Amino acid sequence: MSDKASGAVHRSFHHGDLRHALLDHGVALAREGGPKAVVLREATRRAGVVPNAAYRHFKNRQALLEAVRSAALAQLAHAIETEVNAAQRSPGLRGRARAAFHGVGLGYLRFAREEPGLFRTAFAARPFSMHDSANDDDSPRGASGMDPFGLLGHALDGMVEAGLLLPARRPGAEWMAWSAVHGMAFLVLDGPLRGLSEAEYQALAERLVSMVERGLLATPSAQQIAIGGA
Amino acid sequence: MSDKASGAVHRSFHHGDLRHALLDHGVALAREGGPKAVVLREATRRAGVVPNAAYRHFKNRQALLEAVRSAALAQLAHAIETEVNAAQRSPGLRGRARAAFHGVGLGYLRFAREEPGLFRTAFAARPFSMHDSANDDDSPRGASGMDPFGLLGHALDGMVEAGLLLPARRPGAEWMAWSAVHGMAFLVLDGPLRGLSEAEYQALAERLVSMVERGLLATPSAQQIAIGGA
DNA sequence: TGTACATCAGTGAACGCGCGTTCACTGATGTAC
DNA sequence: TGTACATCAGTGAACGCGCGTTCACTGATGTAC
Repeated sequence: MSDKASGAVHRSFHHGDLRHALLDHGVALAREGGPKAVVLREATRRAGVVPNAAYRHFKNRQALLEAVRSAALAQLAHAIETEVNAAQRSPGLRGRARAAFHGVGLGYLRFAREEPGLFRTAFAARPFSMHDSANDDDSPRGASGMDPFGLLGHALDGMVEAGLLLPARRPGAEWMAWSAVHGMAFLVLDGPLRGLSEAEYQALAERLVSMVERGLLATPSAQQIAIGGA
Repeated sequence: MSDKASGAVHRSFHHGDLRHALLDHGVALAREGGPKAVVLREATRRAGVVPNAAYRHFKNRQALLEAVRSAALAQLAHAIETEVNAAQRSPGLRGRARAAFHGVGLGYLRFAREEPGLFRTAFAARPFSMHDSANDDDSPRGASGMDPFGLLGHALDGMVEAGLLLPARRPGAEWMAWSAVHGMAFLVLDGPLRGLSEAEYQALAERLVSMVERGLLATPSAQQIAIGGA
Protein backbone atom coordinates (compact mmCIF):
# COMPACT_ATOMS: atom_id res chain seq x y z
CA MET A 1 0.00 0.00 0.00
CA SER A 2 1.31 3.39 -0.92
CA ASP A 3 0.61 6.33 1.34
CA LYS A 4 -1.57 8.06 -1.21
CA ALA A 5 -4.73 6.06 -1.28
CA SER A 6 -5.76 2.50 -0.63
CA GLY A 7 -7.89 0.22 -2.76
CA ALA A 8 -8.65 0.41 -6.44
CA VAL A 9 -6.91 2.55 -9.00
CA HIS A 10 -7.76 6.13 -8.28
CA ARG A 11 -8.33 7.73 -11.64
CA SER A 12 -6.86 11.02 -10.43
CA PHE A 13 -9.12 14.03 -10.71
CA HIS A 14 -12.34 12.60 -12.02
CA HIS A 15 -14.10 10.01 -10.02
CA GLY A 16 -15.95 8.12 -12.70
CA ASP A 17 -19.39 7.68 -11.22
CA LEU A 18 -19.60 9.78 -8.11
CA ARG A 19 -23.36 9.88 -8.09
CA HIS A 20 -23.65 6.14 -7.73
CA ALA A 21 -20.83 6.09 -5.22
CA LEU A 22 -22.50 8.70 -3.05
CA LEU A 23 -25.80 6.89 -3.24
CA ASP A 24 -24.18 3.60 -2.28
CA HIS A 25 -22.38 5.15 0.64
CA GLY A 26 -25.56 6.89 1.63
CA VAL A 27 -27.37 3.57 1.70
CA ALA A 28 -24.54 2.11 3.78
CA LEU A 29 -24.86 4.99 6.23
CA ALA A 30 -28.61 4.49 6.44
CA ARG A 31 -28.11 0.79 7.05
CA GLU A 32 -25.70 1.54 9.87
CA GLY A 33 -27.55 4.34 11.60
CA GLY A 34 -30.89 5.19 10.06
CA PRO A 35 -31.93 8.38 8.27
CA LYS A 36 -30.12 10.83 10.49
CA ALA A 37 -26.85 9.04 9.79
CA VAL A 38 -27.15 9.93 6.12
CA VAL A 39 -24.72 12.80 6.35
CA LEU A 40 -23.57 14.43 3.18
CA ARG A 41 -20.05 15.09 4.39
CA GLU A 42 -19.59 11.51 5.51
CA ALA A 43 -20.79 10.16 2.17
CA THR A 44 -18.23 12.30 0.33
CA ARG A 45 -15.57 11.32 2.85
CA ARG A 46 -16.18 7.67 2.10
CA ALA A 47 -16.11 8.36 -1.60
CA GLY A 48 -12.69 9.98 -1.15
CA VAL A 49 -13.91 13.29 -2.40
CA VAL A 50 -14.26 16.83 -1.10
CA PRO A 51 -17.64 17.68 0.58
CA ASN A 52 -18.95 20.15 -1.96
CA ALA A 53 -18.34 17.73 -4.82
CA ALA A 54 -21.68 16.19 -3.89
CA TYR A 55 -23.46 19.26 -5.19
CA ARG A 56 -22.61 18.28 -8.77
CA HIS A 57 -24.96 15.31 -8.37
CA PHE A 58 -27.49 16.19 -5.70
CA LYS A 59 -29.23 19.48 -5.15
CA ASN A 60 -28.69 19.23 -1.42
CA ARG A 61 -28.61 16.84 1.48
CA GLN A 62 -32.35 16.26 1.30
CA ALA A 63 -32.09 15.11 -2.30
CA LEU A 64 -29.47 12.53 -1.36
CA LEU A 65 -31.63 11.33 1.51
CA GLU A 66 -34.63 10.93 -0.78
CA ALA A 67 -32.58 8.83 -3.16
CA VAL A 68 -31.43 6.66 -0.28
CA ARG A 69 -34.98 6.35 1.00
CA SER A 70 -36.11 5.19 -2.40
CA ALA A 71 -33.39 2.55 -2.48
CA ALA A 72 -34.35 1.36 0.99
CA LEU A 73 -37.98 1.03 -0.08
CA ALA A 74 -36.90 -0.96 -3.12
CA GLN A 75 -34.94 -3.34 -0.90
CA LEU A 76 -38.02 -3.78 1.25
CA ALA A 77 -40.04 -4.58 -1.84
CA HIS A 78 -37.44 -7.13 -2.84
CA ALA A 79 -37.53 -8.81 0.58
CA ILE A 80 -41.28 -9.10 0.39
CA GLU A 81 -41.16 -10.47 -3.14
CA THR A 82 -38.80 -13.22 -2.08
CA GLU A 83 -41.23 -14.31 0.58
CA VAL A 84 -44.21 -14.10 -1.75
CA ASN A 85 -42.51 -16.08 -4.45
CA ALA A 86 -41.78 -18.86 -2.00
CA ALA A 87 -45.50 -18.92 -1.25
CA GLN A 88 -46.26 -20.05 -4.78
CA ARG A 89 -45.24 -23.57 -3.81
CA SER A 90 -48.23 -23.92 -1.51
CA PRO A 91 -50.90 -26.34 -2.70
CA GLY A 92 -54.32 -25.14 -3.78
CA LEU A 93 -55.68 -21.77 -4.74
CA ARG A 94 -56.65 -20.92 -1.19
CA GLY A 95 -53.39 -22.18 0.21
CA ARG A 96 -51.46 -20.04 -2.22
CA ALA A 97 -53.51 -16.95 -1.54
CA ARG A 98 -53.08 -17.31 2.19
CA ALA A 99 -49.39 -18.07 1.93
CA ALA A 100 -48.84 -15.02 -0.25
CA PHE A 101 -50.66 -12.80 2.21
CA HIS A 102 -48.69 -14.18 5.10
CA GLY A 103 -45.53 -13.80 3.05
CA VAL A 104 -46.11 -10.08 2.61
CA GLY A 105 -46.51 -9.53 6.32
CA LEU A 106 -43.72 -11.83 7.36
CA GLY A 107 -41.36 -10.39 4.77
CA TYR A 108 -42.13 -6.90 5.99
CA LEU A 109 -41.45 -7.85 9.59
CA ARG A 110 -38.31 -9.78 8.75
CA PHE A 111 -36.87 -6.86 6.85
CA ALA A 112 -37.65 -4.49 9.71
CA ARG A 113 -35.64 -6.62 12.09
CA GLU A 114 -32.78 -7.53 9.78
CA GLU A 115 -32.32 -4.06 8.35
CA PRO A 116 -33.52 -1.67 11.03
CA GLY A 117 -31.56 1.25 9.65
CA LEU A 118 -32.93 0.86 6.15
CA PHE A 119 -36.42 0.23 7.47
CA ARG A 120 -36.32 3.40 9.54
CA THR A 121 -34.99 5.31 6.58
CA ALA A 122 -37.71 4.00 4.30
CA PHE A 123 -40.31 5.41 6.68
CA ALA A 124 -38.53 8.52 7.86
CA ALA A 125 -40.81 11.25 9.13
CA ARG A 126 -40.64 13.64 6.21
CA PRO A 127 -42.39 14.02 2.86
CA PHE A 128 -43.55 10.57 2.09
CA SER A 129 -45.75 8.71 -0.33
CA MET A 130 -45.71 5.05 -1.01
CA HIS A 131 -48.27 4.99 -3.75
CA ASP A 132 -48.92 8.63 -4.51
CA SER A 133 -49.21 9.16 -8.20
CA ALA A 134 -46.90 12.15 -7.91
CA ASN A 135 -43.59 10.49 -8.75
CA ASP A 136 -44.53 7.59 -10.95
CA ASP A 137 -41.33 6.66 -12.62
CA ASP A 138 -38.68 6.47 -9.94
CA SER A 139 -40.91 4.94 -7.31
CA PRO A 140 -39.21 2.12 -5.47
CA ARG A 141 -40.18 -1.15 -7.05
CA GLY A 142 -38.85 -4.65 -6.77
CA ALA A 143 -38.16 -7.15 -9.53
CA SER A 144 -41.85 -7.71 -10.17
CA GLY A 145 -42.30 -4.01 -10.74
CA MET A 146 -44.34 -3.49 -7.60
CA ASP A 147 -43.71 -1.39 -4.54
CA PRO A 148 -44.51 -2.77 -1.07
CA PHE A 149 -47.97 -1.26 -1.15
CA GLY A 150 -48.68 -2.84 -4.51
CA LEU A 151 -47.50 -6.24 -3.30
CA LEU A 152 -49.83 -6.06 -0.34
CA GLY A 153 -52.73 -5.06 -2.55
CA HIS A 154 -52.00 -7.89 -4.90
CA ALA A 155 -52.00 -10.40 -2.05
CA LEU A 156 -55.35 -9.06 -0.85
CA ASP A 157 -56.79 -9.36 -4.33
CA GLY A 158 -55.70 -12.97 -4.27
CA MET A 159 -57.60 -13.48 -1.03
CA VAL A 160 -60.74 -12.16 -2.65
CA GLU A 161 -60.30 -14.34 -5.71
CA ALA A 162 -59.84 -17.37 -3.50
CA GLY A 163 -63.09 -16.57 -1.75
CA LEU A 164 -61.34 -15.91 1.55
CA LEU A 165 -62.15 -12.22 1.74
CA LEU A 166 -65.52 -10.72 1.03
CA PRO A 167 -65.26 -8.24 -1.86
CA ALA A 168 -67.10 -5.73 0.30
CA ARG A 169 -64.26 -5.88 2.80
CA ARG A 170 -61.54 -5.43 0.24
CA PRO A 171 -61.44 -1.61 -0.03
CA GLY A 172 -59.11 -0.17 2.56
CA ALA A 173 -57.98 -3.57 3.74
CA GLU A 174 -54.41 -2.48 3.01
CA TRP A 175 -54.51 0.03 5.83
CA MET A 176 -55.65 -2.58 8.30
CA ALA A 177 -52.94 -5.05 7.41
CA TRP A 178 -50.27 -2.45 7.02
CA SER A 179 -51.06 -0.87 10.37
CA ALA A 180 -50.60 -4.14 12.17
CA VAL A 181 -47.21 -5.06 10.74
CA HIS A 182 -45.97 -1.47 10.76
CA GLY A 183 -46.76 -1.18 14.44
CA MET A 184 -45.12 -4.41 15.39
CA ALA A 185 -42.07 -3.43 13.40
CA PHE A 186 -41.69 -0.27 15.46
CA LEU A 187 -42.38 -2.06 18.72
CA VAL A 188 -39.55 -4.42 17.96
CA LEU A 189 -37.25 -1.65 16.77
CA ASP A 190 -37.80 1.10 19.32
CA GLY A 191 -40.26 -0.37 21.73
CA PRO A 192 -40.81 -2.97 24.39
CA LEU A 193 -40.43 -5.87 21.98
CA ARG A 194 -36.77 -5.12 21.43
CA GLY A 195 -35.31 -7.90 23.53
CA LEU A 196 -37.06 -10.68 21.66
CA SER A 197 -35.18 -13.65 20.29
CA GLU A 198 -35.43 -14.59 16.67
CA ALA A 199 -37.83 -17.42 17.43
CA GLU A 200 -40.04 -15.39 19.75
CA TYR A 201 -40.30 -12.65 17.18
CA GLN A 202 -41.14 -15.10 14.44
CA ALA A 203 -43.90 -16.61 16.56
CA LEU A 204 -45.35 -13.22 17.40
CA ALA A 205 -45.16 -12.14 13.76
CA GLU A 206 -47.04 -15.20 12.58
CA ARG A 207 -49.63 -14.75 15.27
CA LEU A 208 -50.10 -11.16 14.21
CA VAL A 209 -50.58 -11.96 10.54
CA SER A 210 -53.02 -14.70 11.45
CA MET A 211 -54.92 -12.29 13.62
CA VAL A 212 -55.19 -9.82 10.78
CA GLU A 213 -56.32 -12.53 8.40
CA ARG A 214 -58.97 -13.69 10.84
CA GLY A 215 -60.12 -10.17 11.57
CA LEU A 216 -60.27 -9.25 7.93
CA LEU A 217 -61.95 -12.13 6.30
CA ALA A 218 -65.44 -12.53 7.72
CA THR A 219 -66.50 -15.24 5.36
CA PRO A 220 -68.02 -18.24 7.12
CA SER A 221 -65.92 -20.82 5.34
CA ALA A 222 -62.82 -18.70 5.70
CA GLN A 223 -63.31 -18.58 9.44
CA GLN A 224 -63.17 -22.34 9.68
CA ILE A 225 -59.90 -22.28 7.83
CA ALA A 226 -58.30 -19.45 9.72
CA ILE A 227 -59.28 -20.63 13.16
CA GLY A 228 -58.37 -24.18 12.50
CA GLY A 229 -55.26 -23.79 10.35
CA ALA A 230 -51.77 -22.52 11.06
CA MET B 1 -44.90 46.52 30.42
CA SER B 2 -41.47 47.66 31.53
CA ASP B 3 -38.48 47.04 29.32
CA LYS B 4 -36.97 44.56 31.76
CA ALA B 5 -39.20 41.57 31.52
CA SER B 6 -42.77 40.86 30.66
CA GLY B 7 -45.30 38.87 32.62
CA ALA B 8 -45.29 37.97 36.25
CA VAL B 9 -43.09 39.46 38.94
CA HIS B 10 -39.55 38.42 38.26
CA ARG B 11 -38.07 37.58 41.61
CA SER B 12 -34.63 38.84 40.56
CA PHE B 13 -31.85 36.32 40.82
CA HIS B 14 -33.59 33.18 41.90
CA HIS B 15 -36.25 31.73 39.71
CA GLY B 16 -38.40 29.93 42.22
CA ASP B 17 -39.06 26.61 40.55
CA LEU B 18 -36.86 26.37 37.52
CA ARG B 19 -37.07 22.62 37.31
CA HIS B 20 -40.80 22.66 36.79
CA ALA B 21 -40.52 25.59 34.42
CA LEU B 22 -37.94 23.80 32.28
CA LEU B 23 -40.03 20.66 32.23
CA ASP B 24 -43.14 22.58 31.22
CA HIS B 25 -41.32 24.39 28.46
CA GLY B 26 -39.79 21.10 27.39
CA VAL B 27 -43.25 19.59 27.09
CA ALA B 28 -44.39 22.60 25.09
CA LEU B 29 -41.43 22.17 22.75
CA ALA B 30 -42.21 18.49 22.33
CA ARG B 31 -45.83 19.31 21.60
CA GLU B 32 -44.76 21.78 18.93
CA GLY B 33 -42.04 19.77 17.23
CA GLY B 34 -41.53 16.31 18.65
CA PRO B 35 -38.53 14.94 20.51
CA LYS B 36 -35.84 16.65 18.48
CA ALA B 37 -37.40 20.01 19.28
CA VAL B 38 -36.70 19.47 22.96
CA VAL B 39 -33.63 21.67 22.95
CA LEU B 40 -32.05 22.53 26.25
CA ARG B 41 -31.07 26.04 25.23
CA GLU B 42 -34.55 26.84 24.00
CA ALA B 43 -36.13 25.62 27.21
CA THR B 44 -33.87 27.91 29.27
CA ARG B 45 -34.51 30.75 26.84
CA ARG B 46 -38.24 30.42 27.40
CA ALA B 47 -37.70 30.25 31.13
CA GLY B 48 -35.79 33.51 30.91
CA VAL B 49 -32.63 31.99 32.23
CA VAL B 50 -29.09 31.39 31.05
CA PRO B 51 -28.44 28.05 29.27
CA ASN B 52 -26.21 26.41 31.82
CA ALA B 53 -28.69 27.09 34.61
CA ALA B 54 -30.45 23.97 33.45
CA TYR B 55 -27.62 21.86 34.78
CA ARG B 56 -28.67 22.63 38.35
CA HIS B 57 -31.80 20.56 37.72
CA PHE B 58 -31.03 18.10 34.96
CA LYS B 59 -27.88 16.09 34.48
CA ASN B 60 -27.90 16.84 30.78
CA ARG B 61 -30.16 17.26 27.79
CA GLN B 62 -31.04 13.58 27.77
CA ALA B 63 -32.32 13.76 31.33
CA LEU B 64 -34.65 16.61 30.41
CA LEU B 65 -35.87 14.69 27.39
CA GLU B 66 -36.62 11.64 29.51
CA ALA B 67 -38.65 13.74 31.91
CA VAL B 68 -40.59 15.20 28.99
CA ARG B 69 -41.12 11.76 27.54
CA SER B 70 -42.52 10.56 30.82
CA ALA B 71 -44.93 13.48 30.94
CA ALA B 72 -46.05 12.76 27.38
CA LEU B 73 -46.71 9.15 28.25
CA ALA B 74 -48.75 10.24 31.25
CA GLN B 75 -50.85 12.48 29.03
CA LEU B 76 -51.45 9.55 26.72
CA ALA B 77 -52.53 7.46 29.67
CA HIS B 78 -54.92 10.21 30.67
CA ALA B 79 -56.44 10.41 27.19
CA ILE B 80 -57.03 6.68 27.20
CA GLU B 81 -58.55 6.76 30.66
CA THR B 82 -61.05 9.37 29.60
CA GLU B 83 -62.22 7.15 26.78
CA VAL B 84 -62.33 4.05 28.97
CA ASN B 85 -64.30 5.79 31.67
CA ALA B 86 -66.90 6.84 29.14
CA ALA B 87 -67.21 3.18 28.20
CA GLN B 88 -68.56 2.36 31.64
CA ARG B 89 -71.93 3.68 30.55
CA SER B 90 -72.41 0.82 28.11
CA PRO B 91 -75.06 -1.70 29.07
CA GLY B 92 -74.20 -5.23 30.04
CA LEU B 93 -70.97 -6.90 31.09
CA ARG B 94 -70.04 -7.77 27.53
CA GLY B 95 -70.98 -4.38 26.24
CA ARG B 96 -68.81 -2.72 28.85
CA ALA B 97 -65.87 -5.00 28.19
CA ARG B 98 -66.05 -4.37 24.48
CA ALA B 99 -66.52 -0.64 24.88
CA ALA B 100 -63.54 -0.42 27.22
CA PHE B 101 -61.36 -2.31 24.77
CA HIS B 102 -62.44 -0.09 21.92
CA GLY B 103 -61.89 2.91 24.12
CA VAL B 104 -58.28 2.04 24.70
CA GLY B 105 -57.57 1.75 20.99
CA LEU B 106 -59.60 4.77 20.00
CA GLY B 107 -58.11 6.91 22.75
CA TYR B 108 -54.64 5.91 21.65
CA LEU B 109 -55.38 6.82 18.05
CA ARG B 110 -57.09 10.05 18.94
CA PHE B 111 -54.17 11.18 21.06
CA ALA B 112 -51.73 10.36 18.26
CA ARG B 113 -53.59 12.60 15.89
CA GLU B 114 -54.37 15.43 18.28
CA GLU B 115 -50.95 15.55 19.87
CA PRO B 116 -48.54 14.30 17.24
CA GLY B 117 -45.53 15.96 18.85
CA LEU B 118 -46.19 14.47 22.26
CA PHE B 119 -47.04 11.10 20.76
CA ARG B 120 -43.77 11.02 18.84
CA THR B 121 -41.89 12.07 21.93
CA ALA B 122 -43.51 9.36 24.02
CA PHE B 123 -42.22 6.78 21.59
CA ALA B 124 -38.93 8.34 20.62
CA ALA B 125 -36.34 5.92 19.35
CA ARG B 126 -34.11 5.71 22.39
CA PRO B 127 -34.01 3.81 25.64
CA PHE B 128 -37.58 2.89 26.23
CA SER B 129 -39.73 0.74 28.43
CA MET B 130 -43.42 1.04 28.95
CA HIS B 131 -43.79 -1.63 31.57
CA ASP B 132 -40.24 -2.59 32.45
CA SER B 133 -39.90 -3.12 36.15
CA ALA B 134 -36.72 -1.05 36.09
CA ASN B 135 -38.16 2.36 36.98
CA ASP B 136 -41.19 1.59 39.04
CA ASP B 137 -41.90 4.77 40.82
CA ASP B 138 -41.75 7.55 38.27
CA SER B 139 -43.36 5.58 35.48
CA PRO B 140 -45.98 7.59 33.62
CA ARG B 141 -49.38 6.79 35.03
CA GLY B 142 -52.73 8.44 34.66
CA ALA B 143 -55.30 9.19 37.35
CA SER B 144 -56.17 5.52 37.79
CA GLY B 145 -52.53 4.76 38.49
CA MET B 146 -52.04 2.83 35.28
CA ASP B 147 -49.76 3.44 32.34
CA PRO B 148 -51.03 2.89 28.77
CA PHE B 149 -49.82 -0.68 28.75
CA GLY B 150 -51.60 -1.41 32.00
CA LEU B 151 -54.82 0.09 30.72
CA LEU B 152 -54.70 -2.11 27.64
CA GLY B 153 -54.02 -5.17 29.76
CA HIS B 154 -56.91 -4.32 32.02
CA ALA B 155 -59.27 -4.02 29.07
CA LEU B 156 -58.14 -7.39 27.76
CA ASP B 157 -58.71 -8.96 31.15
CA GLY B 158 -62.21 -7.57 30.99
CA MET B 159 -62.72 -9.28 27.65
CA VAL B 160 -61.71 -12.61 29.17
CA GLU B 161 -63.99 -12.12 32.16
CA ALA B 162 -66.88 -11.33 29.84
CA GLY B 163 -66.24 -14.54 27.97
CA LEU B 164 -65.29 -12.71 24.79
CA LEU B 165 -61.68 -13.80 24.72
CA LEU B 166 -60.47 -17.31 25.33
CA PRO B 167 -58.12 -17.36 28.33
CA ALA B 168 -55.67 -19.31 26.20
CA ARG B 169 -55.47 -16.35 23.83
CA ARG B 170 -54.94 -13.80 26.55
CA PRO B 171 -51.14 -14.00 26.98
CA GLY B 172 -49.40 -11.70 24.56
CA ALA B 173 -52.65 -10.24 23.29
CA GLU B 174 -51.33 -6.79 24.24
CA TRP B 175 -48.71 -6.99 21.52
CA MET B 176 -51.28 -7.81 18.89
CA ALA B 177 -53.59 -4.94 19.80
CA TRP B 178 -50.80 -2.51 20.42
CA SER B 179 -49.13 -3.28 17.11
CA ALA B 180 -52.26 -2.48 15.20
CA VAL B 181 -52.99 0.91 16.74
CA HIS B 182 -49.33 1.86 16.94
CA GLY B 183 -48.91 1.19 13.25
CA MET B 184 -51.97 3.14 12.23
CA ALA B 185 -50.83 6.02 14.40
CA PHE B 186 -47.57 6.22 12.50
CA LEU B 187 -49.24 5.83 9.14
CA VAL B 188 -51.41 8.80 9.94
CA LEU B 189 -48.53 10.82 11.36
CA ASP B 190 -45.72 10.16 8.88
CA GLY B 191 -47.28 7.95 6.30
CA PRO B 192 -49.78 7.71 3.51
CA LEU B 193 -52.74 8.22 5.82
CA ARG B 194 -51.72 11.78 6.58
CA GLY B 195 -54.28 13.54 4.44
CA LEU B 196 -57.29 11.93 6.09
CA SER B 197 -60.15 13.99 7.41
CA GLU B 198 -61.27 13.64 10.98
CA ALA B 199 -64.25 11.51 9.96
CA GLU B 200 -62.29 9.26 7.64
CA TYR B 201 -59.70 8.68 10.32
CA GLN B 202 -62.34 7.91 12.91
CA ALA B 203 -63.96 5.37 10.60
CA LEU B 204 -60.65 3.70 9.84
CA ALA B 205 -59.72 3.63 13.52
CA GLU B 206 -62.98 1.96 14.48
CA ARG B 207 -62.62 -0.53 11.70
CA LEU B 208 -59.12 -1.34 12.89
CA VAL B 209 -60.11 -1.92 16.48
CA SER B 210 -63.00 -4.08 15.35
CA MET B 211 -60.65 -6.07 13.20
CA VAL B 212 -58.35 -6.67 16.12
CA GLU B 213 -61.23 -7.69 18.32
CA ARG B 214 -62.49 -10.12 15.71
CA GLY B 215 -59.02 -11.50 15.08
CA LEU B 216 -58.28 -11.89 18.75
CA LEU B 217 -61.37 -13.43 20.16
CA ALA B 218 -61.93 -16.81 18.60
CA THR B 219 -64.81 -17.76 20.79
CA PRO B 220 -67.81 -19.01 18.80
CA SER B 221 -70.32 -16.79 20.56
CA ALA B 222 -67.98 -13.83 20.42
CA GLN B 223 -67.72 -14.19 16.68
CA GLN B 224 -71.43 -13.76 16.28
CA ILE B 225 -71.25 -10.59 18.28
CA ALA B 226 -68.21 -9.11 16.60
CA ILE B 227 -69.26 -9.86 13.06
CA GLY B 228 -72.78 -8.67 13.58
CA GLY B 229 -72.23 -5.67 15.83
CA ALA B 230 -70.57 -2.31 15.30
C1' DT C 1 -33.76 39.78 67.24
C1' DG C 2 -29.43 40.11 65.05
C1' DT C 3 -25.30 38.58 62.93
C1' DA C 4 -21.80 34.97 60.58
C1' DC C 5 -21.51 31.87 57.33
C1' DA C 6 -22.41 27.60 54.53
C1' DT C 7 -25.12 26.28 50.86
C1' DC C 8 -27.73 26.90 46.98
C1' DA C 9 -29.17 28.64 42.35
C1' DG C 10 -28.30 31.47 39.36
C1' DT C 11 -24.67 34.42 35.86
C1' DG C 12 -21.10 35.36 32.15
C1' DA C 13 -17.98 33.89 28.96
C1' DA C 14 -16.20 30.64 26.27
C1' DC C 15 -15.15 25.86 23.98
C1' DG C 16 -15.30 22.65 20.34
C1' DC C 17 -18.07 20.14 17.28
C1' DG C 18 -19.78 18.83 12.86
C1' DC C 19 -22.80 20.13 9.95
C1' DG C 20 -24.77 22.10 5.24
C1' DT C 21 -23.64 25.22 1.94
C1' DT C 22 -21.39 28.94 -1.07
C1' DC C 23 -17.54 30.97 -3.57
C1' DA C 24 -14.05 31.20 -7.04
C1' DC C 25 -10.87 28.08 -8.88
C1' DT C 26 -8.57 24.35 -12.08
C1' DG C 27 -7.63 19.95 -14.01
C1' DA C 28 -9.72 16.47 -17.22
C1' DT C 29 -12.71 15.15 -21.04
C1' DG C 30 -14.49 15.03 -25.44
C1' DT C 31 -16.00 17.26 -29.68
C1' DA C 32 -15.42 20.24 -34.11
C1' DC C 33 -12.63 21.08 -37.63
C1' DT D 1 -4.34 12.16 -36.77
C1' DG D 2 -3.74 16.46 -34.45
C1' DT D 3 -5.00 20.74 -32.32
C1' DA D 4 -8.42 24.55 -30.06
C1' DC D 5 -11.65 25.09 -26.99
C1' DA D 6 -16.16 24.57 -24.48
C1' DT D 7 -17.93 21.91 -20.98
C1' DC D 8 -17.77 19.15 -17.15
C1' DA D 9 -16.46 17.41 -12.49
C1' DG D 10 -13.72 17.91 -9.32
C1' DT D 11 -10.63 21.14 -5.55
C1' DG D 12 -9.61 24.47 -1.66
C1' DA D 13 -10.97 27.57 1.61
C1' DA D 14 -14.18 29.50 4.23
C1' DC D 15 -18.95 30.86 6.33
C1' DG D 16 -22.35 30.84 9.83
C1' DC D 17 -25.23 28.16 12.66
C1' DG D 18 -26.89 26.36 16.94
C1' DC D 19 -26.00 23.15 19.78
C1' DG D 20 -24.43 20.79 24.44
C1' DT D 21 -21.38 21.50 27.91
C1' DT D 22 -17.60 23.30 31.19
C1' DC D 23 -15.37 26.83 33.93
C1' DA D 24 -14.98 30.11 37.57
C1' DC D 25 -17.90 33.47 39.43
C1' DT D 26 -21.55 35.88 42.56
C1' DG D 27 -25.94 37.06 44.43
C1' DA D 28 -29.70 35.11 47.41
C1' DT D 29 -31.37 32.05 51.01
C1' DG D 30 -31.76 30.03 55.32
C1' DT D 31 -29.78 28.14 59.54
C1' DA D 32 -26.84 28.17 64.06
C1' DC D 33 -25.82 30.65 67.77
